Amino acid sequence: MLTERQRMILSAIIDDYVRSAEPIGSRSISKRGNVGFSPATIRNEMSDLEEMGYLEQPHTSAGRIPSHKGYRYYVDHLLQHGSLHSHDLDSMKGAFAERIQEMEGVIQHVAGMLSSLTNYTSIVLGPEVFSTTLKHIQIIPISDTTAVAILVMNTGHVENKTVTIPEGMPMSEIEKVVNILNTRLKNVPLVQFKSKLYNEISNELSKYVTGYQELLGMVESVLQSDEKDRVFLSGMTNMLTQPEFKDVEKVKSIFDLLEEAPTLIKLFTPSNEGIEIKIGAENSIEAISNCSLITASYSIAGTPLGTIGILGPTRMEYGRVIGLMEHLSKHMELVLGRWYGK
Amino acid sequence: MLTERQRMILSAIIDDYVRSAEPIGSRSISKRGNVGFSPATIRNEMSDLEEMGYLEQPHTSAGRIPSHKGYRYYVDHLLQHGSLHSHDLDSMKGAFAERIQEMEGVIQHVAGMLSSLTNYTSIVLGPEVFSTTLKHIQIIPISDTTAVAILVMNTGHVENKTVTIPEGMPMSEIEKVVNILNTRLKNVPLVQFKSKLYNEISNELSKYVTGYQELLGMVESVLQSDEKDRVFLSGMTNMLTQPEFKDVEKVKSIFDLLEEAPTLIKLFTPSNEGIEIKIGAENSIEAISNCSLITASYSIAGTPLGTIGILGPTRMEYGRVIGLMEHLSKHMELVLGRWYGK
DNA sequence: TTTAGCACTCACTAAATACGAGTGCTAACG
DNA sequence: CGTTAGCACTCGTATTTAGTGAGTGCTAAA
Repeated sequence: MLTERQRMILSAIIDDYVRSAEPIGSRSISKRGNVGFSPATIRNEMSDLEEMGYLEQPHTSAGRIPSHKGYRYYVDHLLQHGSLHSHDLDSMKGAFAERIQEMEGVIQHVAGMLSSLTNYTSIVLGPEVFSTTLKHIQIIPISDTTAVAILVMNTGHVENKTVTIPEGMPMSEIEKVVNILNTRLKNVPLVQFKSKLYNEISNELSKYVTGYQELLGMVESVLQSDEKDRVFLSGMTNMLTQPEFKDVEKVKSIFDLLEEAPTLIKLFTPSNEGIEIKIGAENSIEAISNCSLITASYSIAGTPLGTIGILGPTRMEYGRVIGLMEHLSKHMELVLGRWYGK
Repeated sequence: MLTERQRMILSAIIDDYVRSAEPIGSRSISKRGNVGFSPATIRNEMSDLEEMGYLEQPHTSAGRIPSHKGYRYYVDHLLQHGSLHSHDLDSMKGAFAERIQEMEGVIQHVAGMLSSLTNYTSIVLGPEVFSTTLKHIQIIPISDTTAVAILVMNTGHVENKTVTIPEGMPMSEIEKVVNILNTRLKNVPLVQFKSKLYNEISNELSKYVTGYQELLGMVESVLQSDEKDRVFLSGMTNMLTQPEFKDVEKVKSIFDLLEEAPTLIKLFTPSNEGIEIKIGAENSIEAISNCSLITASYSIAGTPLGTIGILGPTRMEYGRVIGLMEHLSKHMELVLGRWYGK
């Protein structure tokens, strides 16, 4: 259990360190206006805090920096929630003024806003496959051998793919298949498509048409492509401005991670409700062991749609970022809710 | 005019420098197997080459590095074309083995292959707006107030957007408008859409329907979104492995450039036929003044479709990259040609 | 024309020194 | 007993100095 004074000191150290990125000494804390203690007293407390694991010393004769445990305590107990600076609110209001007419546009827009406001990297996961169901499937021929398969989802998202029509399959057969797919797959969640396609429907289709196998393959490949394109990154270069990443090696490992969508998605998977904060090693990926990741899921009518995340150094403006994310995820729910049809 | 020996020396220096990224001294050239001259002789020639502007000296007591002019001469006169190393061919063959069923998939695939093969950054511009025409337009209602507008292009590319239906517009009117748009805009190149929309068709539409303005706006915004999503980047992080970019500042300015699609596209605009090589300051953008950009346009049936590019340090494996690009752009034409319908 | 020889340049490295921010400990103070 | 002034000590960083070596330019000889 920390005393009130220790909490104050820990809080002050984190605030200063977030700003300066350099170890904080006892004197600079003592000089703060609202602190009535000498450097010596602060030093004693700092020594205790270090012993308890909330602070670290880069080397013997340096000031202290917060440990992961220190950040964790700060986030859990010292942060007063919900206060957003007025100029942040203003710039968001300004940015939301321009109307976006496309679902993915909103998501990208939010990602851009987050990264430019915070100077960290923002990662936004688009609507998740779980809650997405098929609304409509259609195949439009382009030439004798090619067609465009179009899948319209309930979220308004449209997936399309140019496909090759199997040799010798007449248009009438294609239409038959499309009809069957339409009636049987409507409102089926994306994740269940594959099993449903192979287990239930292939039998039924075989009664009506030949060569349905190829078409099923087509549809499935359309679905597979659905996994990508759902990660929106913004402000990658912001990483480069952080002093902790002046070393190219570290940046490279992080960028490599960001370029690889699957790993990135794995980072997010246990996305519960609300805001989640992973500090340093808590997110179990070596490359970002000195980064923090703050994620917020957004949902409509109770069903989770996706996640927005901010990746920055552990030395992060937690209060501000959390405030922004709360606000933005709420706003996203509002805007996306209109498209969702309520 | 360079003597044969000078050309040999210039070529040798560039070859070595490309490999080592360090200034090349006279002795190391002299030691090469096929060179029968002493370091002193080489030095004299190097001194002459420097005076002519083909070489540079980082400082007095260092070896020489190629200047932009030197690279230019190398590319223009010393490079023997068309020889591709067999293992490059093999890895490409292997990578092309997996079938891609989507137009943009091919493009991204090629971009990935280029960057992983060369260890530079690849930039691919998708099919250009000039040669793209409308094949089909359609509006699918999702709810009372929203619909998905779908535009199918002749290239097989599909652009879609969720749009809000203007208050009080009945379905029948929407259908009327769509019909008119379909008959009048079919086969119109994308670039001419805007003028055609406003000049010719708005009159005609106003006879049949009210509120056509909103719908036109919708269609136009669909078209505008066509400009983006057409730049495919791959291997950005490869930049970080190049020794010339160990300085974070330089990397940042390049990444900032790459993140901004419009500037990037501007880089490519004067895309003639065939392969184009811009060395250093030749591409007039400060951030990449010590980069080279090699671009190749690919076309089908004579009409240019897009451009693939490789961005790397001026110290680049010109011969190999050019060979790869020639091969890949040809292959892309082949594969894309199938979709284009011959 | 080519080459050996040699003095010279200059970036880079390592060791030596100085500096100073910051600590830990002790003793005195209220 | 908590707080604080004083002080020796630590150790990273910056600065200086000297040394090293790769590479050059020039000259004179082959």
